[in-house]
Amino acid sequence: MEKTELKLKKAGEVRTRFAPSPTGFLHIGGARTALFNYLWAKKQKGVFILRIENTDKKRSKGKFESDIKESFKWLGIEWDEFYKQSERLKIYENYLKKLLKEDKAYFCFCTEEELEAHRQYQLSIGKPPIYSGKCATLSKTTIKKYLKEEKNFVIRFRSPTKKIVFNDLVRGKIEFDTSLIGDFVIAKDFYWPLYNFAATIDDFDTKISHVIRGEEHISNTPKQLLLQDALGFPHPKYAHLPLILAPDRSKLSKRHGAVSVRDFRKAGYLSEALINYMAFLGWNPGTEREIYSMPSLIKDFSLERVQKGGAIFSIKKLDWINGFYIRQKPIEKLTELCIPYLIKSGLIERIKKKSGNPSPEELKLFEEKPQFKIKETRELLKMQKLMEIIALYQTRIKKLSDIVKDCDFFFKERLSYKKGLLRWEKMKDEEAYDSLDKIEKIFSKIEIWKRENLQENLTKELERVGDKGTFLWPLRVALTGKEGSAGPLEIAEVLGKEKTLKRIREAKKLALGK
RNA sequence: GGCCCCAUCGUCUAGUGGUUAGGACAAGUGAUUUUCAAUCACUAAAUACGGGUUCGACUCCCGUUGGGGCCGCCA
Repeated sequence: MEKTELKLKKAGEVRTRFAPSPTGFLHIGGARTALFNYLWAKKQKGVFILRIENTDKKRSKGKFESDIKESFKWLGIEWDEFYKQSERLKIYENYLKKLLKEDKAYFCFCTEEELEAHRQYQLSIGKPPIYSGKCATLSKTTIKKYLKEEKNFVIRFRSPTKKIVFNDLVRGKIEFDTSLIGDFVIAKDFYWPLYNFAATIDDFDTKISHVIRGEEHISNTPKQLLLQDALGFPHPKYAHLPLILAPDRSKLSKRHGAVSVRDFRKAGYLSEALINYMAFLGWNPGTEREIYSMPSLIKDFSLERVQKGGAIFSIKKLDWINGFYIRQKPIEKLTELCIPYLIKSGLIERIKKKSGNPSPEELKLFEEKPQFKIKETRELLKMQKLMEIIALYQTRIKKLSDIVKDCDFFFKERLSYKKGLLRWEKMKDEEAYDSLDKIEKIFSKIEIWKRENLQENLTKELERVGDKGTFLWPLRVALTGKEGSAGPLEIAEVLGKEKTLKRIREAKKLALGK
């Protein structure tokens, strides 16, 4: 322990990086990789770097870079330093020239067709497709000639043949034979470096101490190790994370539905829940504790406890964790989080503050900001009322978006449901009508519209009948139009006397109708 | 096909030679309840297979099988 600390101090701080290429929205797998990098760095008071790998100009898009940044901000993963490969082209060029000069890299003028044919041939005879080395021994004059003719070229790394062994922090010893790698391409041009090359240089240049990345990069590691040796760079430590798998055990991808952070955000998952869940895909603290906030993750995270095998992404468990965090939220906060969903679904709208000089009444109205309007009925809706509604469903929703389908009846003028729904168990329509009629009579007389009061007044009837469902079920359906909901008296209280009675009357009509 | 990696309940996992193989999600049952949730209690559910090593293997070794990743002038 002491020894490790000493070493770290001597070698400088822990510096990790997440290096996505902006060719798509931030994937949940990428987010988890970033999270592990972040946790590992922060645990040791180190530095976490975000590096945008956009050397592929065709596939890289600005909107994806924005998405990556936005997603991180939402998740609470903050980067300390930021780099963009497109802004570092000069650096790569210098190293490229250095390798060329030292004959550790060479120009290759083979055409893609040529290469493809060779690849196919090798595959057909069951050999790994590696470069033939055709241009490895081109004479200087030939190269000069080709260059002058402006022949298309790429730059290949002269890959030495040797056994490579590295110690993976998650998997232990991993061995490779570089004769199976061949002379790989490191740049398409002086100002167009390719992944392995650019990444190696950036990792060195930004003093990355730990490369923590997905398992799919294991086979890139020997190439980067070779490059580091050729350039005289020290080797960073490596940790390859297990992949996140779809239920069919294949790599999780777009065809499996929601996979990007923004998808989950839109669906109403809380960032705390997503962080907590992602951390536990391939890692655990070794205790039975499962609820972890970002600070506690930073405290307890360790690479040694990272799993080796891939983990299937289970939406059910995410839902559970999300529900848990929703239940923990203060109601004001939860309401604020739900509001965008209610607005987007068209149930409510925000009242725009009038520009110019608002009248004193208008100002007063806005004292309790934010204010809303129910779209269908044009009624004003105060934040307080909205909170009362959301509170009834806090234990019932798994994701924020659920609030819409569960609470829509609060914001509707008329409900639409089947008459049969009003009947409790073996009840007949007439009996449902009678129950509703009785409730209407009782409720009409009630002055103080509080749930305790409603309860008290209804209790006598309930006791008389014995089976509470006789009254409560039809009432609940009359108010909500749904098979499942919060309790009818709580709903009635929030709905208000007028609306409650109106809905009971409508239900009565329906019960009588054919 | 070649190379590399992996393997405990359906899922996420604990376990580091001797455990009634533990927890969580999901499932089921019950309690509560008008309903749906929430909550509580309980139940069912796993060491892929075959060889070693050992007094003793889930644990160590080898093989088999299965799964995955990579084999780009993408990252």
